[in-house]
This record gives sequence, structure tokens and C-alpha cells, in this order.
Amino acid sequence: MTETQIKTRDDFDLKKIFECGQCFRWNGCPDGSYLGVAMGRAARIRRDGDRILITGTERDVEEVWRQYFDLDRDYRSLRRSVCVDDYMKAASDYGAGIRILNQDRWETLCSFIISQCNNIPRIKKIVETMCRCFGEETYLENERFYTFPDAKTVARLEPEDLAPLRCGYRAPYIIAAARAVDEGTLDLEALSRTDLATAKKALTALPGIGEKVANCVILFSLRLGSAFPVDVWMKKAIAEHYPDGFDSSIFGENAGLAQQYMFYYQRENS
DNA sequence: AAACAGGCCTAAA
DNA sequence: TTTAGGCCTGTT
Repeated sequence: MTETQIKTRDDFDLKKIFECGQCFRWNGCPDGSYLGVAMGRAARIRRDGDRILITGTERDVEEVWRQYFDLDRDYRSLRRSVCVDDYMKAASDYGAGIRILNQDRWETLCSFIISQCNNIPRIKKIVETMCRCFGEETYLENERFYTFPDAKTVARLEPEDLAPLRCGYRAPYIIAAARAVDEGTLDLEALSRTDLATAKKALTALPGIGEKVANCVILFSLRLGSAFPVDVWMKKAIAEHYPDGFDSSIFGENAGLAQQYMFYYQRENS
């Protein structure tokens, strides 16, 4: 299998990118590389000195991974722009290397529905089972992987069909979301061209999708950088460092990135 | 054993 | 508008 170099001298830390909570299908290997399935394909990605190498051709990098890894934005300068105080300086230094992935919209929506009231290992397990049951086979290095099933496939299922996932009360939420996407009631692509308020309103209209899940979907797949997901870790971070209140709009379009630094810093240090 | 986990929904003030 | 309790399931 060919691999191609991703050319960048910018912030790019595989461990931080994949373990800052934004994605669920990349797994670290003993040799330091990561193996995962994204955008309908399996891939291995690794660092070799100052080079990043990924499965596939130059064309794959240009057509898929450039977008996915957000290569056209300069994270070093973005990182500087969120240093509004000593705490944010520390958090962004600590998280240097994080990038916000531009993931598949439907997969992100579904994954974060599953995430509610679950821990990461279980989220990953449920997503993996879903792919194994309803996704398509794909091969890499003689190993079999499964793509994330598309909305049309899931839309045809009933909540009971998701029983093998053991995702409990989230099953009907998943089916409802799949149908909305499949029928076009929820046009994620169109929402990515609107704004935070519009996208949030459309997403939270669906059952089982509240403020937090909507913000994650918006930030990690709709590319609206002002989204600012607040979960239990973020509540702790805000309570500890901004006891007098906090408004994410001070970060403007980079609020989401600021959130990632805060989240990662909080999670890795408690 | 009982409580809790990377929320959301409904009912009740 | 804010708050409490319940919810599937798995883990501690």
C-alpha cells in the first residue's frame, strides 16, 4: 500500500488530534502510528521525523485528507490568538499540536448522539459495532475494516435493529436522525453554510440532540468555529478558572479551538 | 450494592 | 427559566 507525505510544518500532533475527544475511530498502535477509518476508507498515519505519512496517494491527500486534517489553516497563529490570559496561554501551550478535524457530517452527528452519558471506551465500542453490523467492508494491510454506515442505510432500520449495539435509549434518536438526514429534512451540508444559531436550532429540533451534542457536530463537522461545546470537563474548567463567569464569544471564530485546548488541558491534568 | 458516566427529555415551580 | 428525576447499559 502506498503512503504519501502530508507536507506541513504547522502544529500537528497525532496523539493530541486523535485523543482530544473529537473522533472515535482512530486507535494508537504500539509503534506510535494510528490506524483508523474515516471518510469511507481505512488508513494508517504516522510521523517520521518532521514528516507526516498517511496511507494513500497524493490525490487522496489533496481530495480527502487536506480537508479532514484542516491543512489550510495555520494553527500556530490560531493558537496565539486564543491566548487571552495566563490560563489560556498555559492550556494552548499544553495542547499545541491539536487540530480540529473536518469529519463526515452524518457520522459525527450519530457518534455524538451515542456519546451522551457515556465514556469514551464505550462510545468507541458502540460506534465500532455499528460499523461492523451495517457498514461496508474495506481492507488495509490484509486486515478487514468497516466503514461508517451511511444515513440511507440506517434510515431503513428500526430501533430494535440496533439492539446489538447495546446503545439503550439512544437507538430511537439514531434512527430519527438518520431518517431526517436521508429525507433531507436535516440538510447538514446546507447548515454548514449558515451560522451557529441557525445550525444549532436545526439540530436541537431533533429528538435526543441538545445544546452539547449540537455544538460538537457543528464544530467537528460543519466547520463553524464559533461553536463551543460545554460538557462536564468544560464545566469544571470554567468553574476553576473563571469563577466570575465566562463568555466564549471573546474568542470569536476561534472559540471552538479554545474549547479544545481547555478540554484537553483539563482532562489530562485531573 | 449502589452510584455514576463526555446528556436529553419531561414535569413541576 | 431553572431544577430534579429517570433513562439503557456497563463499570466500579
